[in-house]
Amino acid sequence: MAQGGQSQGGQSLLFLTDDQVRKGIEAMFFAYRGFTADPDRILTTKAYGRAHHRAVHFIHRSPGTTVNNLLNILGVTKQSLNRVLRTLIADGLVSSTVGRVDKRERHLHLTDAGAALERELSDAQCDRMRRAYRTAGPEAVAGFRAVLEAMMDEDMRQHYVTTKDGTD
Amino acid sequence: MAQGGQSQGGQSLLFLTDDQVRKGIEAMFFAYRGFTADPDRILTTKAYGRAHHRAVHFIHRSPGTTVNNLLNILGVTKQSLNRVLRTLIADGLVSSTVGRVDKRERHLHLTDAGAALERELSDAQCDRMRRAYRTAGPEAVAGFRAVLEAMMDEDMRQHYVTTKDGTD
DNA sequence: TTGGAATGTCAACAAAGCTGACGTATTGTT
DNA sequence: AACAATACGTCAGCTTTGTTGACATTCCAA
Repeated sequence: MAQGGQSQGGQSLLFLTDDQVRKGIEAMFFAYRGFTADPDRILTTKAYGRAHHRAVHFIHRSPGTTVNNLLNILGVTKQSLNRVLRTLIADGLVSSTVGRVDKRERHLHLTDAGAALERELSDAQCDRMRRAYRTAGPEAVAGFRAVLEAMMDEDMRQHYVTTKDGTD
Repeated sequence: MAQGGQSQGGQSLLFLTDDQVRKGIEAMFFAYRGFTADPDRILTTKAYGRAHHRAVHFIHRSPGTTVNNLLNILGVTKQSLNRVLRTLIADGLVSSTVGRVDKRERHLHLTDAGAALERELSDAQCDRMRRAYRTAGPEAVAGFRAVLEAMMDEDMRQHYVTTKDGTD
């Protein structure tokens, strides 16, 4: 993705005023609000929160993931995650199965109901993302992804890149 | 910015698989964590939180702004904002002065100490943003901003565009 | 068999959001 | 002048989601 990003006479834009960079900061702030707005609306009708969304999302992405793995990705304490996971399991959206090779581990999967919720949430979020992509245009999308990726902490970039499909 | 975004043969990238869009969603999630990480670290050493950062940021951006205006920008209740503002005023980082034309309004300004904190926080955040910009390249920056802007809610885009300098 | 890793749970707490109610000063309208 | 609306502050109580710290259980591995 945008392998040649560094090459084209960077000096012009590499010198950015503080105000321009600050504008980028506000863009992140306002955009993130929009980014979470649609799922949040859905979640409140079901007495769930953003934390539940995150758990459901990453269990969907990596079926069979362990609690510890999820902990590292989400960057919260096990107590905090456990509270969320407990309600999701109790409500039959997530299944927790003891590991076969290592029986201390619990492997997490979405049930059919959980997958349905995941789809509902990600549909809403993907819709907005797609609209933004369409408005901004294909070139912008590559740039968007490149900047976001460069903004992550190193260890998170690892989780981000390591996905099941090597699509990009 | 990127006025011609729609024009260049969009079909190729406008058709994005769900997995590609989901990747963008995760990019937002991980990047936002990085985005707030540095200020958060500083804030905890001073017994403040992200909410204080936001208030300080927007008071810096719009000196003399009223409480109501800040309320609309931040999208929280006045009780929530007031709690934050109270501590900032008590700690001498923000000044609140009765309006001259409308005495019901309070105009908010950063004190010298408040401006110092703002600079410390925004320096850290701008550093990361600049590094990301440099890594991704100038073309990417325009795309980044275009997508973020398109992702905002309409009313927030208004606040975003309306800044003192019309730099872009 | 003993130490450490993975998991879970209890308790207590903090940050930051929310609702609802109420008070006060000021302003605008009738 | 009376009244309604606005801007702000505050009290009380609740929720979500994060945090520590302590402790038990289970199980792998040295």
